[in-house]
Amino acid sequence: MNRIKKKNTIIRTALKLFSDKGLHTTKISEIAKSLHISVGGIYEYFPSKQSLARASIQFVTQKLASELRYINQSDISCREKLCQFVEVYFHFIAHDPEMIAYFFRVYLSNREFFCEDKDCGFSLAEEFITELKILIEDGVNRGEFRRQNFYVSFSLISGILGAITFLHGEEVLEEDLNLYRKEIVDTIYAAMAA
Amino acid sequence: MNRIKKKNTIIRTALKLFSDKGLHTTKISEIAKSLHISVGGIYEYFPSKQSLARASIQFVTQKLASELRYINQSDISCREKLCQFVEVYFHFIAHDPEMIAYFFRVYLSNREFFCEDKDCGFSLAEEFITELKILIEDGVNRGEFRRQNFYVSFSLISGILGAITFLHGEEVLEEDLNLYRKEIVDTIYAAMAA
Amino acid sequence: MNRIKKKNTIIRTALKLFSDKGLHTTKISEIAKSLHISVGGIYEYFPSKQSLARASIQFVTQKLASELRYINQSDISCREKLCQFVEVYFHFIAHDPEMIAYFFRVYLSNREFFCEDKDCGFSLAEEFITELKILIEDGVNRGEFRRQNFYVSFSLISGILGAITFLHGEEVLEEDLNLYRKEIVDTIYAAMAA
Amino acid sequence: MNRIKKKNTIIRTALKLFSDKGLHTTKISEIAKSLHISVGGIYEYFPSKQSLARASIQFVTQKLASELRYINQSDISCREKLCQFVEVYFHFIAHDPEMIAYFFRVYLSNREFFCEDKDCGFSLAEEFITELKILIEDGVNRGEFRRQNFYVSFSLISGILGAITFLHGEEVLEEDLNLYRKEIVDTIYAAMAA
DNA sequence: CATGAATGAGTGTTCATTCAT
DNA sequence: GATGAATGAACACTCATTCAT
Repeated sequence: MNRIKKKNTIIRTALKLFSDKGLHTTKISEIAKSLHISVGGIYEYFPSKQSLARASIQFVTQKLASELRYINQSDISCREKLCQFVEVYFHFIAHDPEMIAYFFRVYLSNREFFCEDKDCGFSLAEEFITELKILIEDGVNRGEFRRQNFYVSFSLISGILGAITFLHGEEVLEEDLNLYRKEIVDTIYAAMAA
Repeated sequence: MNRIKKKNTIIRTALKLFSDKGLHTTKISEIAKSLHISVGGIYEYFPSKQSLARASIQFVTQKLASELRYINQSDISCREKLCQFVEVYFHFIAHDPEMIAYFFRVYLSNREFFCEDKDCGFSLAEEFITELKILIEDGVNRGEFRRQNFYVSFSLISGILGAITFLHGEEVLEEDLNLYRKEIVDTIYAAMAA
Repeated sequence: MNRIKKKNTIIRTALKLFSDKGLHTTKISEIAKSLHISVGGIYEYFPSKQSLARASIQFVTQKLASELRYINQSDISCREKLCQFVEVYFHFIAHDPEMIAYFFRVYLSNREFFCEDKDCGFSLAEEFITELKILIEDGVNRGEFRRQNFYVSFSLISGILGAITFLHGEEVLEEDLNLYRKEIVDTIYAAMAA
Repeated sequence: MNRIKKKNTIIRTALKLFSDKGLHTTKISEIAKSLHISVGGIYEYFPSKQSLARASIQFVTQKLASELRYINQSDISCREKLCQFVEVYFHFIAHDPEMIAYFFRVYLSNREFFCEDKDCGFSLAEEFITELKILIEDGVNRGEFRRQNFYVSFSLISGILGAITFLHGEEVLEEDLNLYRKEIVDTIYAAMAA
C-alpha cells in the first residue's frame, strides 16, 4: 500500500473514532489499535494528533466539495441541483455517517483544536463553502431563487441538514432517514424560491 | 451572596469559558481564576467538572425555554410568535452569546461528557424542545403553517439559527447581526407557511 | 461540659473512626460530623490531625497502663496477674474494641505519622510497656517465670494478644472471643513458667 | 530485562518504600524516582497504586509460603520444622526486612486499601496461612504438639514473630537479632509441646 | 467559643509524543 | 519503515487547615 493510501486509511479510522467518541476522548493508541498498527506507525504519517484531525476535516470537505462541484457543473436547474445535493448528502449520512458527523460534531465544535497560528477560520472547509456559494448565486442569477443574503441561504441549507443529521445520530427520528429527504428539499426550496 | 446566587455566578463563568475555549480545553483552575476564587471553591458548589457542565446546560435551556414559554402563551399569531422567538434568540446572541454557543458548540457536540448512567438523551434540553414543539404544532393546527413532519420544521428553525450563530461567532458575517434577523424570519416563514 | 471532657469525647470518636476506616482515610470533617460539631470545633481542642492522633494513642495506653498498674499492685501470684491482665484485655476488646484496634492497627502501623521531631520511639506507649515490664520481672524474681529475655516475653504476650485481636477484628474466629481466653492464658503461661 | 523481571523490580522498590514510609505517605513519584524511571513507567506495569500494593503483598506471601511449604515437605520432626521456619523467618528479617514489615505493618494495617469488591479477606495471604495450618496440624497429629485451638497456636507463632520484628524495626532490641532466635523457638515450643 | 466556606498545595493518573531497537 | 516502552507535563479532585463572622 502506498503512502497516500495508508494516510487515507488512517484518516478513515480516525474520522470514525473521533466522531463516535469525541476528539479529546479518542486516544492515539486507540486509533492505532483499531488499525492494528503501532502508535509510532501513526506518527510516521502524521506529526501530531492535531495534524491528523486537520487532515481528516480536509478529507471530508474535499469529498463533499467534489460531489457538489460535479453537481454544479451539470446542465440542470438549480432546484434539481439542490435536490441532487441533498440526495448526495443523505447518501453520505447513510453510508459514511462519520464523515458528516466529523464535520458537524468534531470540526465545528472544536475549532480551537484545529487552529494553526492565525489560521482558525473556515479555511479547512473553504472548498465546500465555495461550491455552495456557487450553487446559491447561480440560482439567484438564473432567477430561480429569490435574492437574499448569502449567509442566510447558507445557514438555511447547512443548518437544516446539520440539524436533521444530529437528530438522526441521536436516534430521535422515527422513520427511515430517506423519508425526510423529499420534505427537506421542499422546505429548502420553499424558503429560497423566487 | 447566597448559595444559589454563587452557583449561578460560577455557572455564568463556566459557560463563558467552556464556550470560548471548549469543554476539554477549559481547566477548572481557569474557571476558578476567572472568578477570583480557589479551585476548591468550585468544588464547594459542584462535585465535579461534569456536574458543572450539566448544571450549565440546564441553566441555558431553562432560560431559553422560559422565554419561549412566555411567547407561546401570548395571544398572537404564530407568525408573530416565530418573529418574537427569533427576536429573543437574537437578543441572547447579542447579550449572552455564550449561552447560545454553549448549547450548540458545547452541549450538542460533547454529549458523551454530559451522560449520566442511561440519561444521555436530550433530557437536559427537553424543556426547550417541548416549547418549540408547541409553537410548531400550534401553527399547524391554526392553519398558519403547512402540515409537515415535526422534525423537519424543528431542524429548519434550530438549524438556521444555529448556523447563523456559528457564522456570527466566527466573525464571518459582514453586517450587524440584527440586519439578518428579518430575512431569517421571512425565510423560516416562507418554508413553513401554509 | 468542661474542656477535658470535651477533649475526651473528641478522642473517643476519633479513636473509633481512625480504627474503623484507617488514619489516612478518616477526614477531620467526618470526625466533626460524627460529633455533630463543626470542623473548626475540632481545631479548638487539637491544633492538628496529628496532635489528635497522638492524644488518642496516649488516651489508650494510659487506660491500659492504669489497669495493668492496678493489677501489678495487688497481692496475688504472677500467674494470677497474667490471668487478670488477659481478662482485662479481653474486656477491652469486647467493650472498647476501637481502643485496642487503635493501638495495633493505627499506632503501630503508622509510626511516621506520630513522629514529632526525634520523638518517634515508643514514647507514646511507654507507660504501658513499663507496667508489662514490671509484671514480667516480678514473675522472674519470684521464681514463677523462667528467666528469659524481656523482649521475648514481651513479644510473646503482646504478640499473641495482638494476633488474636486481629483475627477477631477480621471476624475469622469461629467461637465467642471469651472461649479463647483461658487457652491463651495457658499458652502464655506454658511458655513462661519456670 | 523482561516484563516479569521489571515488574518484580518495581515490586521490590515499592515494598521497601511502603514499609519504610507507610502506604499513604509513599507517593508514586517517589517510587519512580527511586527506580530512576518516570511516573508513567510504573503505570506501564501496574494500572494503579492499589494494584501495585496488592501485587506486592502477593509477592511477599508467596515467598514466605514457598519457604514454609519446602520445610513442611521435609522429613523431620515438627519441632525441627518450627525451628527451621523461625530460622527462615529471621533470615528474611535480616536480609529482606521490608518483606516482613510489609506484611505486618502495611498489609495487615491497611486492609481497606487492599480491598477489591468483596475480596477483602485474608485471601492475599492465604497461601501462607495454609502452610502454617499444615505445620500446626501435623504437629498435633504426630503427638508432638498438644491439641489446642488452631487460632491460638496461629496467634502465638505469628504474634511473637510479628512483635519481635516490630521491636527490631524500632531498633529497640539491644542485641543482634539472631541471639533472640533460639529463645523464641524455645518459647513457642514450650507453649505448644504436648 | 463555634462555625463552615474558602484555600491551595499536593496526589494519583492520563496520554501525546519520542526514540532506541 | 515499524515498534511500543518510556517519558513527564498536565489535570481533576482532595482535604488539612484557616479565619471572618
